[in-house]
Amino acid sequence: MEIILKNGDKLSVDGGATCAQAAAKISDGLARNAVAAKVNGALCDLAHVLKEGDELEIVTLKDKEGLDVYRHTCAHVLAQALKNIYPTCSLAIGPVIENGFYYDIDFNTPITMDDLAKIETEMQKIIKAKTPIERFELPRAEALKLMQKYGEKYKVELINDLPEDSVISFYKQGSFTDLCRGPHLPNTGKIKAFKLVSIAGAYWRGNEKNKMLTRIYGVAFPKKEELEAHFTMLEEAKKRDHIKLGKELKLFALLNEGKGFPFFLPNGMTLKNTLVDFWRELHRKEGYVEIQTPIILTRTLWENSGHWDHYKDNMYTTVIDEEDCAVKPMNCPGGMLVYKLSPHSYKDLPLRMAEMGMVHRHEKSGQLHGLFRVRCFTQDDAHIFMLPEQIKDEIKGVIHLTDKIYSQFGFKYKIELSTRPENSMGSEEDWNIATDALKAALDELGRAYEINEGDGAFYGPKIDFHLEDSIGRTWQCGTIQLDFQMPQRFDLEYVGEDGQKHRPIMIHRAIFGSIERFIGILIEHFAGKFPLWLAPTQVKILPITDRTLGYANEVCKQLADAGIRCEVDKRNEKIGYKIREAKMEKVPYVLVVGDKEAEDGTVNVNKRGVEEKDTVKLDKFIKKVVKESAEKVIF
RNA sequence: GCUACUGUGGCUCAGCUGGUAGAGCAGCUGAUUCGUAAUCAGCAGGUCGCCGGUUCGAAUCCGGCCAGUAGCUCCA
Repeated sequence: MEIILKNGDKLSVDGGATCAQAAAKISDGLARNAVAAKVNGALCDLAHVLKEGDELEIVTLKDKEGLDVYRHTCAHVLAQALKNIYPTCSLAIGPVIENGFYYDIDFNTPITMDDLAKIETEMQKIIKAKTPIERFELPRAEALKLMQKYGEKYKVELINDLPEDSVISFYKQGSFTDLCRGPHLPNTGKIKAFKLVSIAGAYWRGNEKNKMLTRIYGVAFPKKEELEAHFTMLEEAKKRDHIKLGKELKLFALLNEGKGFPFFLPNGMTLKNTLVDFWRELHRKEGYVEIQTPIILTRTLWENSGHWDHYKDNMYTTVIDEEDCAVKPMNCPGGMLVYKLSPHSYKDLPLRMAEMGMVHRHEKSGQLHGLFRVRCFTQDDAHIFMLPEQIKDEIKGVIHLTDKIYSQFGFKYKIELSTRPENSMGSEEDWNIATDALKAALDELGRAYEINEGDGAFYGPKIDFHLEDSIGRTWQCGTIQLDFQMPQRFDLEYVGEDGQKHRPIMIHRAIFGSIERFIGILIEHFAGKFPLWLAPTQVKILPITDRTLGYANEVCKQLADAGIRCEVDKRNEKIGYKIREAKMEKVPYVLVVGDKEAEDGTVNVNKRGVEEKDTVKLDKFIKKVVKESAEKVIF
């Protein structure tokens, strides 16, 4: 019989041939590297029997799907090993995740990190045995019986959730059988490089009301070298950890006295202020006005905005002169009040109103993490009030501004568009106009974006920006959200050309998202080596002996007068020692000044990351560093 | 919040199976005035996260609390 290959070629194979046999006919190499197959577009095992006219594509470890199959088999090997060691444990689910896999298990005895080595050894045994993995199918009723017989209560629950008439597939390797959709590797011997990395608690089906199971995480790669590279990357990420660097570089502090409320130290404050200055300058140029609304506002306002009913658990409340008040968790209600302060004409729109607003939210204690998740943070918020026909251009404007800001740090980013969810407010027509405007803005700018169907906020569609940092991790930062709710709740209006009152369209938008979080991301992105314009100390001056301290102070004064953040290391220490410290502080420019420099009016320039040293005239250096700082050079 | 782990001077860490704290760095003092990643010496600094229990005796064992870290979305 004949089958069709991916490239359109026809291949003749024996009747009843499997995908593996077909692969062998194509080439020995392909047969060796095959892990699964795609028949008529559907992923299946290599043992799958082909039919006349089937379209066949062999999947290898180079394919994302192939890698998933590989990792999924790892999860099964883990499960088998666990069953061998702990016969009474119950298996829940064991899916593939980025870089690896996990399995959720209900143990009768607690297990610890120390047990992982033992489990790995057992897994190695299973892999060495090259046990064939076989698929079989059962009708639902029999599948239930089988799992009940094995005492797998979670599997039973999973099968019960499947439709009555479904045929359930299982995979069997040696004495171990697991409920699974598949596909899997043909045998366990194909696994080459894996490691169990951690243990964590995880709720059955992700619901905190359910029992907490033990989750064992593993990573797996086709080659040992890739596994090692993965751990090298983790090491690198660990070195960049913003909590560690934040302490070393004296940027911020997290104290018991303020759980989730970061303290900004002088260096971190310089960083924060520099970011805010940069932000403010760009926003002014883009036609934004800036406001500041109070931190504490009355209960009536929060009732009006809906937060008192829907967000109260996350709000800090207080009583002032016997009146209930709340600390703002969001800036919008304050912004609405400002809009309402005076009547607006259609001629005033769009009105772009920005606010660097500090908000407080009571995040659950376990959610807190360094600057990434705090209970008090500054949003670079802005509310834009506009006419319906202005939506598209305003969105384009925000994206344009976002580009300017992100590119300053060398970030690439991805865009996601989220559309109307099920329980949402606003008319079908409003949603369509808004969603279409968002799409049109992205399309006109030629931006690629992913659509998250039904993932918008209940009050409007949104665009999210996901940054990619220097070691490939992504972070959600910026967001543009249309809001049909706030203008209605606050009864916002403007007078149109027709003399009638109309409701403006409003968007919330943020680019940094949270300044605190963004700073955390920047620390890790740059590994603490901030570009010149951001560096808390831009230039450090090191006199070789006390004789040149006077000259060092003069150099510092001139740089400071030129607007450069600089300092002199006045201590009576050897130059090598001072150099070492300045380098550890990751200062972009270190100037060494001794008798020679003092006499010639020069400085010896040591640039961060550059081996060669350069002696130049002081005025020349000042000009250069001022220019470079103003250019906000990336990296 | 839940599960696991962690919590010793400003920082990094040692302290084995309970006998009542130790180092390096930083700091201070003195000497040294030195040319590109740690000069030498001395001094000072901790009721071992907090509270309670067991014990003749607890940093060490037990319980509670507080704080930190990892994970808790990815459906067989």
